[in-house]
Order: sequence, then structure tokens, then C-alpha cells
Amino acid sequence: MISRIAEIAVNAPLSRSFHYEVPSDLEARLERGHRVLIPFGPRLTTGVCVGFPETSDVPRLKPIRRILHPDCRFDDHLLELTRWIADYYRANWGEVLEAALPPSIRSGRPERTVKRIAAQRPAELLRIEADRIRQRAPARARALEFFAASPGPRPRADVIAGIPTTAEVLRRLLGDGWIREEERQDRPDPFGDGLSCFETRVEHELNEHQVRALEILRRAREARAFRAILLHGITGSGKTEIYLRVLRDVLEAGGRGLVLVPEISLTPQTVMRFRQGLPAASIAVLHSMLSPAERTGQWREIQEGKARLVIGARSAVFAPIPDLRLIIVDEEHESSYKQESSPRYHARDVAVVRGRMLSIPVVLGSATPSLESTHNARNGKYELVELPSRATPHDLPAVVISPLDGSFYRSDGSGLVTDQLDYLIRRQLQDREQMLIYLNRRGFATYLHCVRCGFVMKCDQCDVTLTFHRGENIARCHYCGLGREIPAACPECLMPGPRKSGVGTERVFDALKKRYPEARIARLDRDVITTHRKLRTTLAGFARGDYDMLVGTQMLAKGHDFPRVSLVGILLADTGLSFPDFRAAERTFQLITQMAGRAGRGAKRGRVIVQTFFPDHYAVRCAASADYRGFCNQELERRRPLGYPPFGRLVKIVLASEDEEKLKKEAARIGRRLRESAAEGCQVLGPAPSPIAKIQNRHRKQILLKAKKAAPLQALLRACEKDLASRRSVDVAVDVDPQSMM
DNA sequence: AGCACGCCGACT
DNA sequence: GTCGGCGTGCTC
Repeated sequence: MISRIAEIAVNAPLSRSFHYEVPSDLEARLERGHRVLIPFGPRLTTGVCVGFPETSDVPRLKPIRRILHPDCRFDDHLLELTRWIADYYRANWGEVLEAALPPSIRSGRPERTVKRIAAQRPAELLRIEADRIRQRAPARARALEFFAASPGPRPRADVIAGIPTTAEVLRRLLGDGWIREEERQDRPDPFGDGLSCFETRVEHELNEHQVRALEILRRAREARAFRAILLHGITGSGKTEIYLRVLRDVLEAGGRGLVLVPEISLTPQTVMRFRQGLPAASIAVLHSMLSPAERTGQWREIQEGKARLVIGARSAVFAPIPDLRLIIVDEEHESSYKQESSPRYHARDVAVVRGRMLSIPVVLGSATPSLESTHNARNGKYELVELPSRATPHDLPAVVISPLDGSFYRSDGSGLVTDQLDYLIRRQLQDREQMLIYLNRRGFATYLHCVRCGFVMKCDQCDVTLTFHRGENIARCHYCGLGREIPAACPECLMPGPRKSGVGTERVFDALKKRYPEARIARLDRDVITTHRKLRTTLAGFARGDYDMLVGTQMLAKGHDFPRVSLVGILLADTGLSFPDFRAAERTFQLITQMAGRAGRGAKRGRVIVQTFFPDHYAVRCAASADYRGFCNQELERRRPLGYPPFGRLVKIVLASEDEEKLKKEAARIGRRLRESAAEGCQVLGPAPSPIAKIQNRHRKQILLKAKKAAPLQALLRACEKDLASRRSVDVAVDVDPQSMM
């Protein structure tokens, strides 16, 4: 007889699935969505069963070896979602499925278990037995008394230490049936402790805008249909409060919710807010700083439906939540939602697709929505809900633009802080008020600028910053590859000798310590905060008032709420403006706005000092005057004629090789093939050197595809699929909807 | 991805 | 003559 055939999405960079024989011993158990071990070529690999075809053209099928973790299987919905991702982002389905599992489950390591012991009979009987045997077996009697008083279940180790007694005594009681032992998955609670140091917030009345916003979200929830809602609320407008209330409705109605937050804002404080706002809900947390055991534990709680709310970073968009009724993507503009390795998905966009597939509402929240989302709201794809005023009585902080000059780059660090900021820092220290000092760490870019007026060389075809190339001594555009000679003097102010520049974080920290010896300063950046524990300790220390000043990078801008911070200093707001990236202005605007939002959440009105070489740039000006609309309009009008998102779609193709010659030839070949196949309206730009022309001895080039709509780009990628495959010596990475142009 | 097959240069 | 470089192709 013919045995059943299974279609397997193999975990290898292959664009199609493979057929396997289902051996008779698995026949009854194997289901669609199971992860399996399969022989593939000369070796074993994993794959996921995605279907059972009636017939197969393949002459000789190999048998599936076994089902891996049969208790956790992809449901139809997650198969459909991952399939869509594979298709849209040009990744292999098997790889996407693999990425949808937490690493701890993927590795197949057995889950940690803990033995727990409980009384098996009523307390009364245990006491009688204890009395009966007290004379000849006092140890056993004491153990019985213990179980009579606290029947458990409790961890075995606690029992032995708590009575105290020995394993032998327990073994006897177990044998006689007085107590029972159960094995349970050890699921450590990642936020079980260490939260209490964060201030609890009083729930206040909603203002009229909040009431209206909540009403719209509630109606969307009740309708139980797909809807994408952009919740644009200025910093401090009480977005979280809205989330909490609509989530409460979802949970009360028996559904479950998913909240995505950027990795860096998944702080203990964030989780505490949700814990307190939803006291009855059990909350699972997923992010990269959890230990493998913690992550597996949380994932299992989700899968079994025990967690009612899931809060997680990017990959949590794959969380296998049963009866999911609402997805919230907080800080939807954050570029960290984009995965920068294959599969290069954007969690916000995947969330919207997931919502559509499940017919549930998706809420995208931000104080500074991405231009893509604002565009979608303006053209009716998303519904726009605005919170234009602060929820608390505090005014928006006063933002002051403080122009920088050449002394900023003085090597002794004496020019890092302008007189204006210096004055305020000293006053803060005197008044014992706290402050945040921000510096963009990516300060090492070799862009060309004028020391006097700050003029930065740009490409006139692409409107992006030119990057200095030492070897050729020219400035090159990394979008179109165009090279320009470096002018001897600044075209704006005729100052001779344009300079290339950069400032680093660590030096700033040292310089501040030297300058303000009495200040207690802590650092908060990726270099220092390597574990969850360290993050928690530093934030808790700052909240307690152990430090006067917190110096750091992006980490500072997210999700914290320090009532005693009344000064925010942005040392260099516009490093982004000199980046060869069309989103540079948007990033700068977002950064200033978000940082400003950290100031003055307490009693005193906040002050923000924005140090910049571009005091007149619209991104800086609009951020300083809290003018989102103004910024948007200007930025959109700049992008429209160039066809950049949101007016068009991009695909970035990065080629990398150690062999520069081969790279050049391969890039040219791929460029040629793409141009041959490109339909009308599909632009092929490049190959150009990548902004980071060499990483770890690998040279990089990139090709950019641009079109009005996604479909022709997808068609082009499909047509050139074979050409875009990595070869032995040249890696090819396709990035659909790239967030970073690097 | 891995691994085999297969075709051209310098070596025991 | 062979060893081994890597370019190409296949994996149910």
C-alpha cells in the first residue's frame, strides 16, 4: 500500500518544499504544523510539515525520522502568516518557521523541570498518622505534621530545607501514599521580583481626547473585524492608559492580547505598568535578555493559553497566542521592529498582516508616527486617532536649540557642552534635580562638513549625504554610486578645508565626569548594559536618586518615566542628518521629540537643550516646537519627487565578498540582469559601494530597487530569483522595505 | 546551507 | 601523471 506523503518546508535556504514519506508509526500522530527531523541529502536537518499532498512525482521518498516536540505545533494561522512573510520578504518558509520559535525550543534542549511535593491525604489523617508513629519514627512524624500544616505543592528542595528532613524520609512517605510527587516544568518568572522599587502610578481620569480615543478602540474591539488604527499621541498623552483599558475589555471578554514594544523599551517599568493596570491578568514577557529557561517557560505559558497578555519585542509577533483578539504595536515608528538578518521582516507590518488574517484590530501607537503610517492614515488605509494634549497637568517641556560650533570636536572634550547647557547642568546639580544626557553613539561616520557653517556635502541626484572615501579622496553617493571631487573650500561660506568628523560615547562620559566632579553619573548604553539585571539595577538606582545624571544612547529615549528628571541635554541631535539615509531627518525629529518627552514628567517644568550644527533644519525646528504636522508636510514634500517611501517601495540588495574583483563582476552582472527584467516604473540604482564599504574584510556593494508599488518589485525579485542566489564567493542579501540604508 | 561532481594549474 | 583549486548543481 502507498503510505501517506508529507510536504515539508525545510530549514535550508531553498525556495521550495520537499516531499517525505510518513512512516507508519508516525501516521496517526503527525499533523500539519509539526516540526520534524528529516534526512536531507547526506545529513539530517529540521523542517515543518505544511501539508499532506495526495500524490508526489518524486520517485523515491525518504521517511521522516521523528516529530520534534509534538506538543508544540504551528497552527494554520501561523503557517499562513509565516508563509506570507517568506513570500513577501523573499525568505525560505522553513527558515521563517524556524525564526518563529524561541531559540530555547529550537535547540531542542530538554526543558528544566522541578519536582514538587504535596500532601496526598487530608490534614486530619496526616496528624493521626503522625501521632501513631511519633515514638518509633520521629522524623517521619515531623514531616507528616509539616504536610498537615501546609499541604503544598511546593518544590522538593524547599520541603527538605523547611522541615528539615531527608530524601529518605520523603521516599518512605511517598511509598506509603501519604504524599505525592509531581514533576512540573520549571518556569521562572522573569519579572517576579525587583519591580517594587518603581513608583506606582495613580490612575487618573481620562481627558476628553482619551475618552474619545478609547471609545473608538472599544468599538473596533467589539466589531471583531480587521482594522488598523494609528494612535498618534504626543509624549505624555496617556497612550498606555488607553492600551490598558481596551486590553482590560479584551481580557474580560475572554480574549487575549499582544503588545509589541521595541526591545529597549521593554523595561521592568513598562511591565510594571501593565501588571498594575491589569491586576487580574497573567502576563508573559518575551525578549532577548531572558535566559533560555525563562524564555521557554514564558513561551509555554503563552502556548497553553495561560498567559492572557503577551508583551514582547519584535519576534513576539509570532507568539502562538490562542484566541488573540487585539494587537498593539507601541512606538510603531521604531526601526528596531525591522529584523536586520534573514528573514528581514518588519514586526509592525507583520502585526498588521496578522491582524488582517485573524480579523482583529491592530493599534499602532506613537508620539512620532513613521511617515509610512501617517501616509497610510491620510489615504485611508489606517484610521487615525489623535491625543493632542498631555494627560497630566504638566506642560510640554521648554525646548531650546543651542547651536554648536567647531569647538564641539575639540580633542580635550571641553567643547562638548555649550555654555547654555553647562549653566543648566550646574543648576540641576545645585537643586539636586536629575537629568538625562543623550549622545548618538553612531558618531564615527566619515562625512564631510564645514567646520564653520556646518555645511555637509550632498548628492544632488539622491539628496543624501556623500561619504568620504579616503583611498580615492573623493566623496561618493552610496545610493547611485556617483563620485564627486572634494571642494577645497566650503561652497556656502568659503571656509577652506572641509573636515570629516565623529564623536564617541565613552569619551563623553569621561569628559562629563571631569567637568562635574561632584555629579554622580551613570551610563546607559549597549556597551555597559549587557544583561537584564544590569538594566534593572541602573534604572532602579536612578529612580531611587542614587545618580544625578544618566548618560547614554537610544536606551534613554524609551519608555522610562522618571518624575524627578527636569533637564534633558541632547549633546548632538543631528548626527543622523549627516547620514547617507533618506530617513535621516525623520530619525532626528523622532529622537528630539522622544527625548524631550522624558523631561518634566514630575512637578517641575522640563527643560530640553538641543545641541546642533543645524539650528535651522526643519527637523530640529519642528521638533523643538512640537510641530509634528509641520515636519511631516515638509518631509513628505521632499520625498515625493524622489519617490522614496511612503511614495514608493524600496528593495535593498547587499552583496558582500572578500574578493573585491569578484564582487565587482557579480554586482555588475546582477545589476544588468535586474535592469533587463525590470518592468516600466521599476528603477534599478547602482551597484554602488555600501555606506560601510568593508565589514570584517568583506567588501560590500549595494543595489537599490525603487518602484511606486510593491507588486512590480516582487515580480522583479521573482524573475531574478536565480540571479539573486548567493554564490560560493559572493553573499547576496535581499532586504524588502529596508529601514536602514547602511 | 552543505556536500558531491567535475574541470584546469603546479607538484611529490 | 595526480592533488586540489573552486564553479555548478542538487538535496524529497
